[in-house]
Amino acid sequence: MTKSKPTTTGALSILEAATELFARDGYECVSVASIADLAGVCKANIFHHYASKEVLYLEVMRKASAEHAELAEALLKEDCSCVEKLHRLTEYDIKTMIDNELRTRLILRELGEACENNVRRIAHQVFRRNFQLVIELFEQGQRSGEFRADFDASAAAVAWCGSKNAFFLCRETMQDLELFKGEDAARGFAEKVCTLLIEGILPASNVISSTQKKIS
Amino acid sequence: MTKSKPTTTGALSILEAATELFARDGYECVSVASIADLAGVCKANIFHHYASKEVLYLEVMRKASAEHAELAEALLKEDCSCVEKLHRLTEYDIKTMIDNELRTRLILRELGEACENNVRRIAHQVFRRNFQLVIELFEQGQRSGEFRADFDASAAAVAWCGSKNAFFLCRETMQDLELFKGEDAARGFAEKVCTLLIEGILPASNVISSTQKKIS
DNA sequence: ATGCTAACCGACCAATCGGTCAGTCATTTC
DNA sequence: GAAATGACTGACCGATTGGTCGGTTAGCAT
Repeated sequence: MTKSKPTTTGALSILEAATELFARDGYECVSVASIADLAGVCKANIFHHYASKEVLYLEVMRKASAEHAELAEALLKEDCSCVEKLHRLTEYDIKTMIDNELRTRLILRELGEACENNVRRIAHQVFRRNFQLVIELFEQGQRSGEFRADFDASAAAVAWCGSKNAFFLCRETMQDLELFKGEDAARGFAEKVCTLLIEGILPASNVISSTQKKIS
Repeated sequence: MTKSKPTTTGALSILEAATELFARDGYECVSVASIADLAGVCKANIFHHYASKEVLYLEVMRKASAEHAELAEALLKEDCSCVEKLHRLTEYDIKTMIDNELRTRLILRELGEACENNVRRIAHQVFRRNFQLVIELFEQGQRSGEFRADFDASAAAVAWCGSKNAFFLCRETMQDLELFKGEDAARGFAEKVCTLLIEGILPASNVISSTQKKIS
């Protein structure tokens, strides 16, 4: 029973096939037989490498999670303005999500699951990691005075993550609506949503006082 | 074979049971037998009322979609500022999502599905309806001069929808992080994310010119 | 009260599910 | 060259799946 590192070509092809199918159809819709077919091996061989279907799925998720957001953390430590960091992080993140559609889809699907299980927990950990990263970025900007101090960094982080996810999930629908089309769709959206957030969090001088706005 | 309107108490209890189970576990994880158990009827009776499991699921989705965002459209026509409309729409929407957790979960799950099918299409229609509604709100504000004219209404709409969805899906995780806790969590988030967006889209006087910001 | 229809049920079906098992084959170790 | 090990397979298992079938019951119109 191999664990965590596929050695033979067979074991690797199983993992790849499983990743593709799980990402596309979800855990329940994928049969072990179909994974075996796609991987070009016998079904029993899958149980030779992985104790059960669930173990295989966990392995797929573990790998997907490990790959996610590795480079992003480095960005935070760089020596540039928070505005630029936010721009770069957003563009990088959306690009990465789309380039790695399979694992993104795996994580987002599991994020929406209602009942608690190990896999959902992994997905939420990934979200949390990303989430706290961007909270930190906002707070960093607030401390340095680059951002206004009176907005909620957590809410901003939720909005930021949510915007990314929504764009990822609804790219096609968006194209139907003639929005964000073509090759630069991702970059275009990243820039626009950033601008939107930033112009809301720059130190205020126009601010009609954030307590009056609700009456108008 | 009943269609679209359950008449007997049995048919209704089937629909309710199916809604609950589908929302919690997803289509594939739910067996017709378990629906029958929960509804307190015989399995065969389900096939008497609904031609197949898929038809039943479609019916569940159709009903969920019809209920969604009925009242929201009226809000747009009201006679108040766009800022207030946005505030009220956001609070109302998030509250509705949480109050109707089952159907929200149904739609969000299907939104993430990769392969095209009728149900996914319904979910995307719901998203689109909500999406275009809020685009319209932003554009309305831009036309009237209440909002700045140089931001992208579509991007703002994606950010708005995405923020809502992210909050819904990650409420629990958020509570673990000591964020947005307690009864007013939803209202608190709605207000904060609105403020965030609004202060980014108010007519600018502080604006360092939206072309310079990226250098800083 | 008779006839018709829809609601409802128990028993059953073929297909598929995840998983097991006995055994083959190739490679390595001594 | 014998023994051992891990990769791999085909045949098979019990359980469960969505769905069917023949038949019973209840309500309503005539």
